[in-house]
Amino acid sequence: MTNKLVNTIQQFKLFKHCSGSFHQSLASQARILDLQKGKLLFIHESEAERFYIILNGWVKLFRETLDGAQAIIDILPANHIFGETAIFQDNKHSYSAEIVEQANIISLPLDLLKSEIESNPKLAISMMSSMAQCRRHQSQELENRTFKNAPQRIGCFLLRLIDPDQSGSVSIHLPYDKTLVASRLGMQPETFSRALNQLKKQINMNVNGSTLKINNVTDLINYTCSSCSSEFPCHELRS
Amino acid sequence: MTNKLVNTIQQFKLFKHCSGSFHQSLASQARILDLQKGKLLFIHESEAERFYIILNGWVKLFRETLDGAQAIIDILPANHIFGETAIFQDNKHSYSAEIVEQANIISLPLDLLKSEIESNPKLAISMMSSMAQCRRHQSQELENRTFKNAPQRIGCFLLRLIDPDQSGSVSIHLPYDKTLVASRLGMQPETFSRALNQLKKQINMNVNGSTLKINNVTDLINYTCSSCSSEFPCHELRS
DNA sequence: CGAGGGTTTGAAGTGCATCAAATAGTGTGG
DNA sequence: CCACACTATTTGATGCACTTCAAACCCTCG
Repeated sequence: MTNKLVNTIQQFKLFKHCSGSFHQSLASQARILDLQKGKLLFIHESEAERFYIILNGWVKLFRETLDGAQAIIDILPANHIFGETAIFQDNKHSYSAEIVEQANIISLPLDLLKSEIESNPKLAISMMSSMAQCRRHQSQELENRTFKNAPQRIGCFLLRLIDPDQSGSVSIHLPYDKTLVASRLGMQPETFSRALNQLKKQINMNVNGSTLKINNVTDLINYTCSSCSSEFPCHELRS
Repeated sequence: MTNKLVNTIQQFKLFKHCSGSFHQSLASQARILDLQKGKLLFIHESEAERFYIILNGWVKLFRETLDGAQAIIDILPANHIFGETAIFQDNKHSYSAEIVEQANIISLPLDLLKSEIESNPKLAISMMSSMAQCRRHQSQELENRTFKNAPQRIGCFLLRLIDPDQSGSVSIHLPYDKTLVASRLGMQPETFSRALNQLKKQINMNVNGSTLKINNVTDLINYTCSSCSSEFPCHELRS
């Protein structure tokens, strides 16, 4: 049991350069969580004691504005780590986290991570690389918001769900509610619905509920990525 | 001369926990640049050998999209550091940098910073804190784009130019061209002009060219920050 | 079957972009 | 110091993308 966990933990790029003993002490203090849709993991500004690794499922990170709207920071899939940045923010979470699709999550103590970062430069470097990547991702997101219209943003979202070296015809299943995809992309559900229809017409795509079939990925790329500052596969897999 | 430089360098929060000898070797390899508006410091994807500290003036960080538009990452004032993240991106710059207002800039070798980060955990931690702060800043920027209209985004921009504990009546001079402010805020120059007029009517403000006089900062805060996820002074000073 | 969420569709409104043109402001050479 | 050229900014008119509100539809699940 714990062995399997150590194994899982050491596979993460972030922990690649850490000692076995660190992996073990992480594992020994790990909790495995099985969480249902809707579960709030922690809230913005709360005291942070643990960070999390997603084994599967989807987790929404968000904040709430004074007038009640939700600002979605990101919606993370398996193999992503979150909550760890509280280390640099006074041990306060800078967002809330909610399960949006049933998830298995490992929770680990922050203090262990913190002390290791302070003593292991290689881990520190890994950590910085992952933060740098996150930053690039964020600035791309802002760029998308500035230059892409609704159908293109949806296209970009879909491309991220596709294995980058896939080509030709692909079938995609939306990983969570359309309403949520919409707000992740900064648009209204109605707009999402209409924009998806436009996209369907622009490129050759079939829509069946949450299942989309794209007959030619290249068409999607051409349609979507023309207003980007980087060429297609512009997204890297974090982990 | 070099002493003064060492002094300047050691005052940066980022280098606070570094040894005097590190400050000195930085200073010994420093170049002081006096750059005019329009000067391109480096371009996206180019090989990165140095990073930069702004002593005064303004620097625009941006990328260009395939169809020629500029995506502005940020426009930085004095005391900001940039170009340093290339360390984590294969020594390639992930944006271009251009002077937008006459600037004095210190250029420093990246390899020195890199090796120090690898051997000095305290510097690593400072670096991560600054990256974390940048991330928060970016996600706030995205939030602004999502929830605020044009006049509110201008308001938010203005508030960042004001000393946080100032209240009552304040006079502001726009630090660079209105056209540039507009694209920094993700809007057209025409929209900026009209939105500034709206803002002028909403709160009590006088506009005279690039000089604005806000008669009551509280009014501006109320108008601007109602759709934010954090209370007013939401911006921290980096350095 | 009926309740309730998620999703789609329609109609109308709004904010911003775009295009075109006027105006203000700045720096230049005479 | 003025006239000119050039850029930055403003203003007006129009169009489009997205939002909003309302209602229908669809699907799932008790």
